[in-house]
Amino acid sequence: MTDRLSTTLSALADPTRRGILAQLARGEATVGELAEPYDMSLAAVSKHLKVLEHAGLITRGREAQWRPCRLKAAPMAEVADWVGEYRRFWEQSLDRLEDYLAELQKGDPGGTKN
Amino acid sequence: MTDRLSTTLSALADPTRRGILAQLARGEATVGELAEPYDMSLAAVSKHLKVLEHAGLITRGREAQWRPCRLKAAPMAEVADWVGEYRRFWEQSLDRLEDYLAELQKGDPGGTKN
DNA sequence: TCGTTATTCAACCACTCGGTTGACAGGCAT
DNA sequence: ATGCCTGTCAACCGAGTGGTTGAATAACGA
Repeated sequence: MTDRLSTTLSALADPTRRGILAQLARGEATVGELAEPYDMSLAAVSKHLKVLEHAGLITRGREAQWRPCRLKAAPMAEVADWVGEYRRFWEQSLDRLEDYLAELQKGDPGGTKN
Repeated sequence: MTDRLSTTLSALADPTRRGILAQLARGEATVGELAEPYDMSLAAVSKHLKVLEHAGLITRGREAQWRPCRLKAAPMAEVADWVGEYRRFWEQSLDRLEDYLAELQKGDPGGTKN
């Protein structure tokens, strides 16, 4: 699992870490501030931060005894690119769903006229 | 880790599984066909397919002794939506990078004139 | 210098993951 | 019926994950 996209995706595949990113999207924060919403030890949050840092999703500075974290969304661009390759597949199925619903609205029972 | 977005992301956070999805994007395939590019047992691929199915990323039919798989990209839409929320963050940093490079090109050493 | 605050480190635990192997089951074809 | 494909299941293994606790580090405040 050494490729970067896998590292990014697995870093994102955890609700706590996504919560941390959401919090950082509202601005820089210290470890303690980031940990506050969660019912887990500071050490656990520190580990999550290490995962995010390793994935390049955050950077950590040092200000006195605090280690403020900042969001670095760059790796997400790769995720967006990758998933974008599949857009036509899900849009196509949504289209089919919409068509189906439209047929229902028009009162065409079953929509099997072809 | 019961939420759907986490399930989807962790299913995608494996290069073998992403490879399988890429193959399915080119059309329906059987387990054997999907396994062929990989240097691992059929059982291992079967497990990967179970993960993908559980994440709703594929469906499996049954035709005689074959179990053909089809891509179902719908869950990826949620990923695209989520990551899209952060677009401005990475675009902003790319902009800053571009600005910085532009400054370098213009021969403004350091770009610290403000 | 001593205590407090903020954070990390190290060891440990239960659990999950990605892989293996061997046995098994469903559906052809002879 | 027998055997051959195709695929899954079950048990196992080593490595990784997400959490805990307690000790260690670092910087400030008195």
